[in-house]
Amino acid sequence: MSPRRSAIAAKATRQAVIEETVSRASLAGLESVSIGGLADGLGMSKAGVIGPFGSKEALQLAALERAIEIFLGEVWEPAADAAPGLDRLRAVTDAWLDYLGRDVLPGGCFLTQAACEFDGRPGRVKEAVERALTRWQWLLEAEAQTAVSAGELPRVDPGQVAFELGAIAQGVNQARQLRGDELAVQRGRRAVLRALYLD
Amino acid sequence: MSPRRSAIAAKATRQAVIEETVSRASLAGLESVSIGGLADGLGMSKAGVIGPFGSKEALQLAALERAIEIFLGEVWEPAADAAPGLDRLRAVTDAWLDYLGRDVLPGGCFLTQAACEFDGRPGRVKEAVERALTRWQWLLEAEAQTAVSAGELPRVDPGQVAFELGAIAQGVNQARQLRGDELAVQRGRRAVLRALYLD
DNA sequence: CCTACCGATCGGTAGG
DNA sequence: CCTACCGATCGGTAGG
Repeated sequence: MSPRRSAIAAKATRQAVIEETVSRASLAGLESVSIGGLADGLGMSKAGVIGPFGSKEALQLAALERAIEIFLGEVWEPAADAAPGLDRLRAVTDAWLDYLGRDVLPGGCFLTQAACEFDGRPGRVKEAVERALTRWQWLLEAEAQTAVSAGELPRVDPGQVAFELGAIAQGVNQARQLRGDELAVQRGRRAVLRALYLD
Repeated sequence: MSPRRSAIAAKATRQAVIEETVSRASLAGLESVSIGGLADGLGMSKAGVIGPFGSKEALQLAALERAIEIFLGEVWEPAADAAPGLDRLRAVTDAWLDYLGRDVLPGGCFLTQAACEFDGRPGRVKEAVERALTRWQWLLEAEAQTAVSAGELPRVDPGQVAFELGAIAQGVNQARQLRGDELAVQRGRRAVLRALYLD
């Protein structure tokens, strides 16, 4: 008589599987997260883990969606209220470097990891990663365009600014994750100042 | 009575396995290259593939070593004869961006791929990747230091210059491999000019 | 460098 | 969401 409770429980289970997948994937990559490993870690059966998704690819897509949500929550939302243009670009890059420095996920930025892992594999996951990073690039580009139009940046190609900011984030992530480089965020901040013509 | 011929043949086999591994790993990652897959691709048995190495980890280390050799041959050697300092830094970055634009390996830069893949996994492969990239960073840093001392660069932190150049290379590699962005090398060249204070 | 084989694990499903 | 199971593939080895 109460389908509610089980529907809520099912949703909570699904969410727990997704969170565990996102966390593990940031360390070892989405492809290396096995259904059996998740089942062990969550104290569930393999069927219980994969059932709500139907296939590993569907779970990967759900995990990617969640990772994008986390990224936007950490990097975009704190900056969304700033004035469009250079102010917001500074707010976004501040939040971005904070995010990279805090190790929100144990293995660093999920999206960078996923981009690396899937760039050479065809399929729906690769397409979804590509879409997410392309949209993020567009967002940065639009912000840079606004800044140029307002005279807050020199008359540069906004795509160039967006490219440089993305590159800096990758550089920071690699230096931190691979070498445990504690200076990386600091160097990232300096590089951002140059990319935004603020030094 | 002729151990030579078989020793030479054994070496050639070993080399063929390594080349195939490097090529496949640039696309899908070192961990995803399976011994069975290599055996199929090379028309050999699994035992024939893994025998010369003893373990998958040993094969991965050999492939990494070969990838470093390729990278240095493509990026450092063409620049090695330039005058130390800014000239050589320009020669290196020119060769580096050429290398990224030519898709020397089918999946782009092996070292960037390996750094991403292993940064969250402990072990000898991770340590070897870390060592290789740290040494490369040192080399760039030393070159930048020479340029600063010669007054060819402003009095900046040479480590900052090396960081920015590495970040640019990662940005170019991701844009090309994930999005097939044909503008990436061009944007990389512009970013290098800024990183070297040449614009 | 081959055939033949090992135990472990993979993603996924049937049936409850 | 569980148990019990499927065929395929994993890294690796014995023996030649």
